[in-house]
Amino acid sequence: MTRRNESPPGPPAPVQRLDRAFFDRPTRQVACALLGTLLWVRSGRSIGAVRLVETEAYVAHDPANHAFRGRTARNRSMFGPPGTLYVYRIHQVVCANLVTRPGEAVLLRAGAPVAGGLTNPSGPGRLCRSLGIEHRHDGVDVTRSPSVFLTPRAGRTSPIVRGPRVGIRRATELPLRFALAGEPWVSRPKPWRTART
DNA sequence: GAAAAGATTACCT
DNA sequence: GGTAATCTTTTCC
Repeated sequence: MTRRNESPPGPPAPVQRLDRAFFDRPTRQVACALLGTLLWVRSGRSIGAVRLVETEAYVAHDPANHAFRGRTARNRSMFGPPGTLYVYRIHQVVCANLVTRPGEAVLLRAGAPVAGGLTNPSGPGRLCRSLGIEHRHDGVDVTRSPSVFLTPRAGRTSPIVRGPRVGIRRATELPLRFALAGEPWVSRPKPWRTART
């Protein structure tokens, strides 16, 4: 029997999920490529999904990045393989990121409900609460996990716009926030500019 | 061991 | 538009 690297056991999926190569790219590129994709979360017997409409990139040498000062117990998932889910707690809520290169990640800020009867996934904390993402999902590999995975864009998407990131005190001038133009579920209005992609 | 800060949200004026 | 809530992680003494 020949060894296989990439074929997990089980029935073939009707739609292929986003794989390691999708996330193993420059973080800004992944942040844009994630817009329009579907994020699925299975909790118990139910499953919910959103179409991602807003993301933020956190890159190397970025003082707003949780990994800026190196690896700690809290941010260890930031150094997992591409496609690792980094979930952290802030105030009363949790926020979810997808790791690209080591120490870099994309914060998931908002989605449009597409399955599971979700309520208000607009805003990073609400997105997690709506989908049922909890801190126990920290470190999950979304390229393999049966409970959290992503599938490609379906159909056309709106143009991408960009703007300053939200809620941070340092490096606020960097235009590392990306969204799909005109999407009603995008959180907090900000001065958007059209992005060159 | 104590204090401060935080990739937020809800509710106030 | 501004601030309190609320609690974990990080940092400092």
